Amino acid sequence: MLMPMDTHLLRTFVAVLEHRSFSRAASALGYTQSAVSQHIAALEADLGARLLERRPVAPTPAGTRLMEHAPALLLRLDAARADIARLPDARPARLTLACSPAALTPAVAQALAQLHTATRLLDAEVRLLAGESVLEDVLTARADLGLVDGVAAPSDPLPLPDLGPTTTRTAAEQPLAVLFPAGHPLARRRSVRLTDLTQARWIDAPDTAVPLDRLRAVCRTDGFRPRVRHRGTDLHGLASLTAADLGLTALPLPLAATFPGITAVPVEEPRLVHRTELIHTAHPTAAAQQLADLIPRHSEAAS
Amino acid sequence: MLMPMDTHLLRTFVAVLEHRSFSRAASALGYTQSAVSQHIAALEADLGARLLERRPVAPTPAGTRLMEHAPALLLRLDAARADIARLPDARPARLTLACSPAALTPAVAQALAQLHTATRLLDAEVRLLAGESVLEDVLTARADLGLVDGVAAPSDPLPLPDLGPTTTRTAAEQPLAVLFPAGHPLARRRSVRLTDLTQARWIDAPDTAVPLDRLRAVCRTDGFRPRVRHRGTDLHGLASLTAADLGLTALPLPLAATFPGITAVPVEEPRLVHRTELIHTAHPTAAAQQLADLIPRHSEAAS
DNA sequence: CCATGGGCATCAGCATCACTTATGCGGAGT
DNA sequence: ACTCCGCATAAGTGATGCTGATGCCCATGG
Repeated sequence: MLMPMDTHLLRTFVAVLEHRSFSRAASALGYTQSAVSQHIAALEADLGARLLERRPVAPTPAGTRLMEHAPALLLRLDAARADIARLPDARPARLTLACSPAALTPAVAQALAQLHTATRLLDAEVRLLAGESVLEDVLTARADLGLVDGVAAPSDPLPLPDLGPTTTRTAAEQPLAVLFPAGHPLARRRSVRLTDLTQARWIDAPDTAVPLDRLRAVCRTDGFRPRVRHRGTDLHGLASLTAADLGLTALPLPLAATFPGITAVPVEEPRLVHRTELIHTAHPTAAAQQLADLIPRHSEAAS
Repeated sequence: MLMPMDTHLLRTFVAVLEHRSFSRAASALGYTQSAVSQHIAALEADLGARLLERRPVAPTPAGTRLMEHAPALLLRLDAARADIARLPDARPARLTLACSPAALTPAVAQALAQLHTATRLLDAEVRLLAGESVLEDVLTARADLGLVDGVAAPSDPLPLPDLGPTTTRTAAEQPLAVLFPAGHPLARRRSVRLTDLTQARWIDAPDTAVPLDRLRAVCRTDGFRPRVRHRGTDLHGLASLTAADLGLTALPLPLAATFPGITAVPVEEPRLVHRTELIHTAHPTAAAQQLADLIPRHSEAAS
């Protein structure tokens, strides 16, 4: 059986690694275990390299390489299909907005309200997701518009993978702040250096704008070793962990200042900003374009 | 016949649009015309939309959308295959460097010479290609290392599509200059504004760093209408066209100054630089890494 | 040490499907 | 109106991707 590197094969390859099992992947995909085994064998024959170790199932180096491509390929396939499916733009006024947690600012909410009154928008939905899922939703048309936030140097863009024809635009830029529990010794300072806090106790919140590995990347350090992990998009919960002295967190300043039991101190060094970017596909729906136009543009002058 | 959106179908779809003909695409792919017709029919059935107008063959809106994804998908598939194929890194010391025209600076040549003497490199090859082809060669392992050049704002990266796990790094940043024929009235000026030249006669050289649509993009104008088109990577030829007063060209200043019959005048406004970026995959060959290390890093301080 | 069981590989059989060849059909040019 | 060119369609066939059954390997437990 010799088939070329095909979509199905990649899909089962990814599924096998997700489930760490041929048989579980098979039932998840609606195949028999035999079929999955043959898929992997075909891929390995085609690429001329062993991709998986079995028992236990784990990627070989070649398999690891393939995993750097396969999910992106499958996502882009879905994006292509979605791009075409949403072409007949005659759908009723319906709008889905995907947001990462700290991206849903008052300005965005106001824009949505304006649009709602202005166009009698039938049905609007806001989905709060982790950052990568936002891009995924926009690409696959599960959302018409996306807002992702993250930290970056003042003039750098957010590091978003480019998996299709999308347009991004900065929607907001805010100072980054470290959250301290109210009585913390550093909480009285006017500003802090992140690099002074690499050895402190931090909370890793990989579904928010500031996962610790991002901080490590922008600070070029190995520090910020996590003590607690927070999953999900609930920032109030995250702040309450910090208030309980479980570890530090970083969030945009205006937002950070709203949490009870928290003192937010701006980050002075390195020069970082919390940036929110608006994402839509190259061909947004009419409603998406309207909402995008209502969301205020970040003014360069204010930076 | 109902098959999902598969690699083959996308490949023939792209081929049909390239050849603007079902039958020519068929023979190019080694299929019969009938097979191609069935492929397109299957794709259209799967996506639920007509993709091509026939007689003459042209993309529908949906087909245009698909063309925004399909070539990138196919390239990334090849990139994945290449990434795995080059894993057994025990290949002999052999190095292929893909360069866009103005990226092959003296510093690069020197680095290559150093590597050659230092490691008795058996076989080195330098390929001069248009910018997009460089990325393509690096992704598909036709080249171990790539150098692309282009114009951008001083702190912006070059707009390279991200089609796989690659690493880029700025290798050089040079002022941008406009080339005038020796006796040209503006040739005596110390600097020029690009925006004053939108109505001038230009040469469009889409295979070099400064295609006119890029200039239009960075200047946010509709000007720079081409009078002559230059294809290929031969910059001396391009400069000679300008020397013959066929139209203006923009190139990095140090390079531009070397052409006979040409006066190069730096661009003052908008603030632009000619930047050269070094590209390799996330897992470069040993030789590629060595050469990359030998190519001087652009010093931020000098900007 | 052997017995047991879970899990991937392999084999044979079969229904499906993607190709080819041959023919149909519609529009543009003479 | 005839003809040619080029895409669509039909029928047939060899290839192939699936299933179910079985084999084999390794880990675990007695």
